[in-house]
Amino acid sequence: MQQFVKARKNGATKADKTKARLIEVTKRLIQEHGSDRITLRSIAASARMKAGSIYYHFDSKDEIIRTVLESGVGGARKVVLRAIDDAGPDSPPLVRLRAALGAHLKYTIQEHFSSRLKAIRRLPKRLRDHHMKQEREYAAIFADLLQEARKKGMLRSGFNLSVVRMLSMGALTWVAEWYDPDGPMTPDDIADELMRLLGGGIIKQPAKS
Amino acid sequence: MQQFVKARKNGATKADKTKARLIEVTKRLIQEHGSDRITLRSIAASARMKAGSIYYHFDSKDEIIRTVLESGVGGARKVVLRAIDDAGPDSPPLVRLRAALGAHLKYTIQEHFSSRLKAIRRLPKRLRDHHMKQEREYAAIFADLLQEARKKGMLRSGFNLSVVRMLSMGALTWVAEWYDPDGPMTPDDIADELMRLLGGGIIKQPAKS
DNA sequence: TATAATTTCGAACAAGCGTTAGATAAATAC
DNA sequence: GTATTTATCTAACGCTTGTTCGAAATTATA
Repeated sequence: MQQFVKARKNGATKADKTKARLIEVTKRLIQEHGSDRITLRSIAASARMKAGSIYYHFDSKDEIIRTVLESGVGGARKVVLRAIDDAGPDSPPLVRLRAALGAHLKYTIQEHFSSRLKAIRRLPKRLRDHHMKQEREYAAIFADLLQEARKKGMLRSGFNLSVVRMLSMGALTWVAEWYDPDGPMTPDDIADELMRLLGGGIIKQPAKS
Repeated sequence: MQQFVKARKNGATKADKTKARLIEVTKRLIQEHGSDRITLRSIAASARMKAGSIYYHFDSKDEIIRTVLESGVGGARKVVLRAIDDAGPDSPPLVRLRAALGAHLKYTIQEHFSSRLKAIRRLPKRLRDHHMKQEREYAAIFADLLQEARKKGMLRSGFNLSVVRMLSMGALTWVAEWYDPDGPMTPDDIADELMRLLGGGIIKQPAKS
């Protein structure tokens, strides 16, 4: 019988699946133990293979790590952009900012992403540059929302917005490091609290209320 | 000729000096490369000795790392407490809080202390517990100032102070990670910006102004 | 089925790690 | 000056790391 659908050209199906599995277990291991401390042998064991076999799918350990970290920043970007979109592109910028910060915090917590973010800064130079560019682009999402808010006259004057952005994102990223999922606060509670801080601080209050 | 002053009892002067030098270079290496990635041989090289000689002064690599991290949290605590004291123990709690946050940020930046703080969380369990206790005690300094401010009626109601504390310290700690000493902002500028955020947010505004 | 391509294994490698121990060197004591 | 304590060096150990490579096993092609 001639054929059902199957990977034709060069993309061998089996290899793709194994590669994806390797990326997944590596991501998990980085979350659990940090990007140092994980070894090719531990990755291989988690993926039920032997260390040498990894080299059929990746050229080096660096390449795996790089791939995983990339998908990390990419994933954060994706959920944040979607949250902004869900809030409605025409909604007030501060509503979108709240959505973005909430998504950022939730992703940061769920994916233990801060560990990976920080791992980046300790990376050997050969791996670092591209990721710092990615991070700057990510930060720009939030910077743009703040600037839009300012342009629309919704912010008190006199604040350095790039400092405000750093403080805000830093606050959330750091919180994620300490977050206790069994505690009383949800990620949304915390994001709300931050927005109330910002709200009382940099956001110009409407005349009444 | 009988003698000038000299270390008498057991504290051999030479060893003390070498030990101090080892701690210093290790601290510098952790700042530059993170607490993983440094080796006994690199410590020894920076201290102009050979790796084996280190064992005359320390029982293990772990003991050096532990000593260095301890002096890190201890140092932060010291400068923060001094800043609070300089502000005057009878000054308003928010003035003392500002002093504490500024000192925290300055120390965090100058000592690349955030790297070390974060390093703690990745430490093997055998080293971690004591340091997390130290960190909690450190955080209590700020928590106490906030609670004192609330008790004196200087805060708007409805905020979860422990979340506020985490957000504030996290903001500063994270900023330190990105801080560019050649940029236009000084640590005090940033601390001021944070206090203005807090000021507009959780701090009850006096009736007029 | 036989043949070819794809994927994994097994075993080894060179290098680097923390650590140890005995031989030196340097500083102090008598 | 000699003896003793203090401090460092040298050289090796056992182990783990990333990586390589040819041989096996698996899967696809015909």
